[in-house]
Amino acid sequence: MSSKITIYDVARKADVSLATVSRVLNNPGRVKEKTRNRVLEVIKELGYRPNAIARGLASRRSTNVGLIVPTFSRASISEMTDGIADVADKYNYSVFLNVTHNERELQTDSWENMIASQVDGVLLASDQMSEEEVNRLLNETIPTVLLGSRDSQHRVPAVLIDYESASYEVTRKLIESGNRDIAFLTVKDEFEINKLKEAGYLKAIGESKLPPRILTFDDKFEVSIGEFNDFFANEKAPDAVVSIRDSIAIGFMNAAINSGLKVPEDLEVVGFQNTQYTLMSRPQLSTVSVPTYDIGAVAMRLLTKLMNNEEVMNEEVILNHSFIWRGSTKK
Amino acid sequence: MSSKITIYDVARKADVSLATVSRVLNNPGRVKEKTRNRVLEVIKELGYRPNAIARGLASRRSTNVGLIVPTFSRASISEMTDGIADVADKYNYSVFLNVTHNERELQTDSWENMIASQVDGVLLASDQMSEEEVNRLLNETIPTVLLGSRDSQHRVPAVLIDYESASYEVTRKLIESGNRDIAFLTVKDEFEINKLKEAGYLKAIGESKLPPRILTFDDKFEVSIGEFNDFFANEKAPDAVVSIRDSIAIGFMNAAINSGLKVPEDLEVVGFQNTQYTLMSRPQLSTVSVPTYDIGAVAMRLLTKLMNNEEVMNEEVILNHSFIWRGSTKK
DNA sequence: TTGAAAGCGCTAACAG
DNA sequence: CTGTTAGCGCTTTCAA
Repeated sequence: MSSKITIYDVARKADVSLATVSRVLNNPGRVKEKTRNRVLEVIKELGYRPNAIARGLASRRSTNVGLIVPTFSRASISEMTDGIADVADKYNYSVFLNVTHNERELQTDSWENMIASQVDGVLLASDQMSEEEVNRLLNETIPTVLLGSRDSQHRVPAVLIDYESASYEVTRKLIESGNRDIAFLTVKDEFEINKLKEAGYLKAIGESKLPPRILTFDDKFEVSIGEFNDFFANEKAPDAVVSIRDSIAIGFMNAAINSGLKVPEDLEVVGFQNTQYTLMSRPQLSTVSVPTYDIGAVAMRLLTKLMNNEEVMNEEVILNHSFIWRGSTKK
Repeated sequence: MSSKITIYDVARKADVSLATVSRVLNNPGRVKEKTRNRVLEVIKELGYRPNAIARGLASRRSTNVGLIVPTFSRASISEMTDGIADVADKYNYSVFLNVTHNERELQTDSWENMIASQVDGVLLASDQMSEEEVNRLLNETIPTVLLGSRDSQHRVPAVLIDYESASYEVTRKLIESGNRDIAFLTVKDEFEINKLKEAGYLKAIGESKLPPRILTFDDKFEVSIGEFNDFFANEKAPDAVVSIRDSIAIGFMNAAINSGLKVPEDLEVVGFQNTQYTLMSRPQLSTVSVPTYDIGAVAMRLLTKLMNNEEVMNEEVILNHSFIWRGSTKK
């Protein structure tokens, strides 16, 4: 009911023009204090709330940003979203959601929808982007920041960690503690990020002249659990494993323990991301800690700068990762 | 660049009035096929995308809905969001995000922001709502649906499960399988939903004249883990436990096993929600399955009806729950 | 410091 | 079936 009040009502009651009301809202400094206070009072009295849509149309700025993600049912995406939402709030932006389920077509649709919604900027979390998509993105004038990934040419602003180094370093640590048969756990889908992690693993393994051992499982956790059991029933267990995801690491570890192995004595396990999952396994999971919340927060902050045409030092922000050692490794 | 094209450009090039273009977009049936096709072609040719903001202002419908949640770092909220996003997409609504961190003030702010954004409806996931907030909600003309909770008076449309019955039933099953010392695991925050679960537990326990045993832990999982260990160091373990959340169930179970108990032989454990966590514990967790995705999807669908003033049979939708028995119980 | 007036890009009567 | 004409509620020159 109360939302029928417009800027006209305020202007009339405060006995000023609507331009003045608009000014106290947007450029309070340009209005005499006395007038300003009177207007402010009327606004409060009437419970006036400026219509963001009308404002958007007139100013050609929606103060909305779009968030495109493959799904929310992934801990990393959710945590990012909290970071995004907090910073967006601070800078008075609203966030528009779009879930693509990793389908190309939907990702394109989402994009079109965002543009049509007149968002001022876009945050994009994509597991895989084609050249074509990157180009489309580059051709729009609307600023975009990639969350936790980047395009191969580094042409799109992005916030992420150095996955390759992280994977390299953690593999090296496992080598240094004496492991020789170190496996890398990954999934069928060839997402760029996972390829980077794999590259880091291979680099460390190669430098030490150890035999690489890449184990590929199904993307769907329920399915891969079965595969883990098969693995331990039929193959020789490695000394240690690095996994692209915490969940896979835990599933693998559980299968190992159920098959009679001891963790970390017989098998050391390291995950990636430091999700809540790591605290639920027994033993708790050692992992590469990715600052997920910060990725979202920093990306949103970067986007605000881009939207305001502020000078940006570096369009690709690499955040620090770290390692968390828990019960699944010896250390 | 391509977004500068307006409905005027299309009209001119297709040699029709802008009203006709608007019609092919909104009421294609009212335009002669030949004209329609010509317009459609021009639209495609020019890459015209209607400006959602202008449309919103003119039609007084934004086709946006607001989603207010305490946080995304909770598996249940995330899954709901996927359900919401999918249905919203199907009905051509966009979703606006707002994270409140369960702070009263922010919840109010969020609400104001949503109204100012001219959303056509709101989905609200709140762990706790005061009478005052419910009243404010009721006083706005904008339709609202509660996600997975309800107000005590049942005055606000809501989609949820019958938490009390679910808890009652699962407690009964534990009683029927011979357990006598059955504890209920909960947290300090007195959220309505948890109170309902507790009520169900107490009812079952009371009916069987068993002694109730309510164990309260810290809300923050990292903290409660320590408390679990203290518990098993100092107190007599129960025969079975029902937990308000999967995570707490798992933390408790891990502490029990680490203290030398066998699950499920010495201690049966049941969680609530059926999150991904349940598959990561060893043994896997038996739980009350809550159709989280569906709660989101159904709520969004209900909201579309409310926004269109369609007749709604029942404004409070109770979805079915079920029980999933895994390794943490005997069965 | 304030007001008048011209739109922003579109929808929705109302005519024709 | 199509065009004309008012706005939707606000921002933003331009004058005063």
